[in-house]
Amino acid sequence: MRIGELARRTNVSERSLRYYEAQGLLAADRTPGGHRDYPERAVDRVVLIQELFAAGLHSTKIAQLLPCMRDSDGGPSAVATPRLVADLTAERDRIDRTIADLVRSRDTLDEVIQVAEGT
Amino acid sequence: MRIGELARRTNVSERSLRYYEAQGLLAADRTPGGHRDYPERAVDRVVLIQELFAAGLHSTKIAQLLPCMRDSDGGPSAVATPRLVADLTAERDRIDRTIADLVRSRDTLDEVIQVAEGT
DNA sequence: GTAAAAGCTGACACTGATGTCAGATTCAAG
DNA sequence: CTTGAATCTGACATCAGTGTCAGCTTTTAC
Repeated sequence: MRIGELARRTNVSERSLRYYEAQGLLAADRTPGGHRDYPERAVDRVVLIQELFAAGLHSTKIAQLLPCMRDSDGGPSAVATPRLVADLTAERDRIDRTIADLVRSRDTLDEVIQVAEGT
Repeated sequence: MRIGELARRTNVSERSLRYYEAQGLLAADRTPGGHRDYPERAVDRVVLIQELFAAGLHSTKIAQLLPCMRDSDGGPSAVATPRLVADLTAERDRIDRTIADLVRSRDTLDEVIQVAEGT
């Protein structure tokens, strides 16, 4: 599929999709004229990339991570190095802390909201 | 207390503390010479500000929110407007979604880590 | 064959909290 | 008084993903 359709289906801008390619996160075939041609799997991949971005991972880390994932059409094409595993574990722990922080913040907000509503 | 001590105690840079003041998040008395002089309460306030920043709130929203909070030394000095309550509710819901996203991301990472460790 | 729609590359702007540096002033202690 | 540490203001830089625009080329539909 073309970049426009992929953008529509994933709700991600064409700009971002090209950026993902530049960062090595998303590969695409090319038509003879040079237009990007994405496989169906690209949809899931873009969603996954967005998810990891939302989790605070940087593109470099995602680029290392993606080849180690079970892909929708087969096993991982690379094995995570111990170094990468350590990095990912650190990220996982960071995410855990972030979640805990967010829960507290949400409770703080709830308190303010309840006080205001009780007025 | 002076800005240096506040920075040390909150683990927030002096730069950021001055920024908070410029954004109307953190007030400080001044010595005759112009140096900032913070009350003890400032410590808690800075921690709270950091927490709200971590939750993704922007300084403008925090500036609106803070006066409506039960302060350590008394009741709120302002009442949340319906508009603000709506905003905060939206933020709270956004945080909820963020938490859900993070949980999924963490699980994704865990999966990769486990696959790698099982090698 | 032609025109409109879609895609391409490359460059620059933006956000928003924070880092950093320079030069001047104030504070605290001897 | 003097000196060194702390603080002041103001300006510019950074990050990293994304927005946006220009100018050109390809694709698609008629």
